[in-house]
Amino acid sequence: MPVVSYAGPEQRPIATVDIVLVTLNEDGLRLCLQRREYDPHAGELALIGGYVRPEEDADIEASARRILASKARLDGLYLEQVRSFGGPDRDPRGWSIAIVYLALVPDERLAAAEAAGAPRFERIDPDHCPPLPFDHGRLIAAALVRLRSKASYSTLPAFLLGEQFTLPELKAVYERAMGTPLNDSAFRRKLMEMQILEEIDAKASATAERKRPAQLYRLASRALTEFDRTV
Amino acid sequence: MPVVSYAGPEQRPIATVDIVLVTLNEDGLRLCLQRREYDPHAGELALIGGYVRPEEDADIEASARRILASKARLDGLYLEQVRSFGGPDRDPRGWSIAIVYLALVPDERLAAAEAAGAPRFERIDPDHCPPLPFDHGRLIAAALVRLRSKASYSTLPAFLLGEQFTLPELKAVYERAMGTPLNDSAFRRKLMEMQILEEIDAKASATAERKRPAQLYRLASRALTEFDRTV
DNA sequence: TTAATAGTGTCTCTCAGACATTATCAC
DNA sequence: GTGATAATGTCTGAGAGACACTATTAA
Repeated sequence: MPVVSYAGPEQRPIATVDIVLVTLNEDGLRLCLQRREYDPHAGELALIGGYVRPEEDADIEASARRILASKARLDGLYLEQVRSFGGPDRDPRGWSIAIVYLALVPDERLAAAEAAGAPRFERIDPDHCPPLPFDHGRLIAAALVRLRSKASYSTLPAFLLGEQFTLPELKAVYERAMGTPLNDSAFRRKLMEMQILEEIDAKASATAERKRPAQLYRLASRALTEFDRTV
Repeated sequence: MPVVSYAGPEQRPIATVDIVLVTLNEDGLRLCLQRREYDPHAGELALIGGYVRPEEDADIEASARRILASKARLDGLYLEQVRSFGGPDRDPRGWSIAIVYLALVPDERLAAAEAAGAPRFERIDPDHCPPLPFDHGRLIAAALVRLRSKASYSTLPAFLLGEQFTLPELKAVYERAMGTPLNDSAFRRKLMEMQILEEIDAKASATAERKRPAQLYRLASRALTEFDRTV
């Protein structure tokens, strides 16, 4: 059998990974955007991203983790591939493919990375995001659709919190991620029945804002868990 | 601002689109695989696929539709991107990215294309699929997970049928796609309440097998519709 | 004790599954 | 009519939402 001539290197599209990094602060969900260091669009606010590097990346997720490490000094985050976009006009450098990842980072971890010298991010309200370079707007839209829908049937929102959290905190994150209020007793009932949480032998401290201290929990599994029903 | 040196063409990964083409015949869901014409793995059964061609494709879905047209003489199918896989070892030609698409084709359309001279497909039971070249096994697994889960909350299974179908036929497709039996009256109730179907002024003909003829329906929208609940 | 949040118990209403019943065809 | 499939009607049980009620802390 003949080996057919195939697309040589000069005919290959550019391949990049772009990361929709999301955090949660007291105001709600926030996109983490950086000003671009280099052209095209140097100085403009955009997603962090970079080239897939065949010489060093073991797979696409490795590219994403390398980019998170180099541009945000973050590792071990929740990370999920969303989808890929391609076309001749989305990048002035030529026909390109962007593989989009959704990454979730607890507020404190992001602040700690910045305090330790990582490049700074601007936290942008996804509902009031200015126009972005390239087609980053639609990349973000795709990632947020994934976030919102998967929030309702998985432990995904918990990855916006630190390792320990209270039930009222967890409920608030679910509401923020899903964009809809939840019933309190039903939320407790379902999470307890699903045995997703482990009780920690400690309670959150009471403050002026927090009267009765709440029980602390952690995820029973450190990996994402999907439910057969909705929270 | 400087333009940073970027990954030149010689450092770009290979980019291909691979299509998990699924049909439904009297035996159930079937993968449509072809024997490869060229090396690597010439003569072996595999997914249809091809290179992303920057010089002619407007986006990645266009690559997928071009491949479906050229390798199966099929157009207008239900087509959905699943995800992308990448790595140094999945293709002997080098570090490559495969963008996986799920495509659904009604049995009669596929048979008609083959009768009209299109390359022939083998229909493979996904539950008894032999080992495949490259990493096509995991590409198929990812596509089938998508098919099975999306079946329960969308009109996706209907794209395995022709334009007109009866409710018992539709229920059977949902059961095949989801892999679980459904309650008959609940299925009718929900589909009717969701107003997804349009009644056609005709009934299926009765046969030795089909006693009372069933009402014919078509999808109210030719596009995929997602539900807020499960069928 | 009061105020504020955390957590529990219970009622009701909705909806899905089960299944009996009716309808419509070929023979 | 008989037999088979199509379609409808009704009962029941599980679970979600609503909300009243109890618990625990700071001040």
